[in-house]
Amino acid sequence: MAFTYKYARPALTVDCVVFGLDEGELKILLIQRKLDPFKGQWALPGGFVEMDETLDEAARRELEEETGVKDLFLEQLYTFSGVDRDPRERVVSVAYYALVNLDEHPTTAASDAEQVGWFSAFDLPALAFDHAEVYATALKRLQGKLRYEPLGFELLPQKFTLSQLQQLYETVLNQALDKRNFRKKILKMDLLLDTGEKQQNVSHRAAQLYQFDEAKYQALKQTGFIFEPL
Amino acid sequence: MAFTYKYARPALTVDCVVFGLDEGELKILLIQRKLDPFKGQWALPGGFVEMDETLDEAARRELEEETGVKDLFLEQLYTFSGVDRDPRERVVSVAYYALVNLDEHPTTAASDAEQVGWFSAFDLPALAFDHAEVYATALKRLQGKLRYEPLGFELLPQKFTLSQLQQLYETVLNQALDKRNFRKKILKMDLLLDTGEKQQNVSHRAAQLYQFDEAKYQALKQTGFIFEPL
DNA sequence: TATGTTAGTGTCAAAAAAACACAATGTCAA
DNA sequence: TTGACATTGTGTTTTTTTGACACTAACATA
Repeated sequence: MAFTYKYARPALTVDCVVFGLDEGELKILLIQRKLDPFKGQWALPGGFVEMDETLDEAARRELEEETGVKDLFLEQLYTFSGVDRDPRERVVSVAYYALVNLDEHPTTAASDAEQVGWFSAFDLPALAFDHAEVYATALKRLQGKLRYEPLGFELLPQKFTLSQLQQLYETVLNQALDKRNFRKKILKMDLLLDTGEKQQNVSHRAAQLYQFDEAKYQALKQTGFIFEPL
Repeated sequence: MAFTYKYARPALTVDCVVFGLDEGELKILLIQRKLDPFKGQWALPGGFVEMDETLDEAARRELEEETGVKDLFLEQLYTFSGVDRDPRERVVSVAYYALVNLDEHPTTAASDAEQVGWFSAFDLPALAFDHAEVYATALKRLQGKLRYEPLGFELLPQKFTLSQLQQLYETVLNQALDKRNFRKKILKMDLLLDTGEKQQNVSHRAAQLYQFDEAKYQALKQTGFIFEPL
């Protein structure tokens, strides 16, 4: 079976830049290609868009198929269309970026046995296709949005300490922040719920655990509120 | 001649939301469809992507073909992929938004004689396809970006008065601004060149004309400077 | 019980934002 | 020519926000 069209069409794919936080280090998820072109090289997970699914759906499907990761924050990033970005034929790719809490989203060996791995976001191997450019765009977007949208919580476990949150901002934005000022600003927004619980099994004073108050944020957002922790 | 592929492919199009400013009023450029579906209805200019052009190139080409407008500020907006957004077949559309100075970018009757018209951005006719959604996304993006990127100048003539600039911000953001504070902040950034010229043919005190110092802005931007007039 | 490690807290100075009103300039018409 | 009209252009004060800065509290462990 084949499909015939009057005019030529580019192939359409999705690619995903999946960010995770591991012991305070920013990582991204890559798969090792087992087919040419770029066989053996690391690449962003992704694949072809089916006729009966939206791009969002395609991105989620491919991500689960190739890496086992699901139920994550996912947002469209940009559509890449360089005419030679794929050596085989014209392929236009819609890139997504995703944020996951690494502990709660285990990667599984992909169905078709490609290798999957987390790599330090600031020390990546050479990537296939134009994926280095896609990744650079995603990192800039993440850094930009972190400043005025509460994206950071997607990378943390549901309950987290203020130090973890601060370290996340410091890592992603690559700049040191003053502890007292950071806590003051974050708490003043009144969007963190004190769970009453404390860290367990740490060999020092245990910190208070907080949760992000998503419902309250959504309500405030309607009124024009902007989340700006820095 | 026809093109055959092993797997089905969506058609790929670009659509453009072109903003212009006319006597202080925000307008957008629409074309009247002369073919089904949605024959006779107003729609965003756009069309199919060719195999040898990037999406940016396709957007510029379609825009010039359909409306005669060229040499404008153009940026990718979002890719729309609802499975039923086109009643004929599966079409994925990459939307762009553009900003033009209305005086310096005349629209011409399109090559294939569709009607072209400027419509008040806050009072549009019913649009074909999912173009109302595309437009809403573009407007939100414009309002967002206006706050931290010097987009406004793309809508004004090269030489403009501070009042025109302020009115532009007020119109697009739909909020009143204090004249003294606005001028203070804008001028403090030191990115406007005083041309030494004044308005002509106005029946009241003539205002000073300024130009945006693009080169200086680009230089500052490298150093992390952010243009934030409000 | 002493040591190590991280949590948690307040003040002051500087900078930025917001509120606010009137004189200066030029056109036009009586 | 002068008065009315329309719009430009300008400073000060108050409030809010930001940024700099250092020590004690709590808990685990040896």
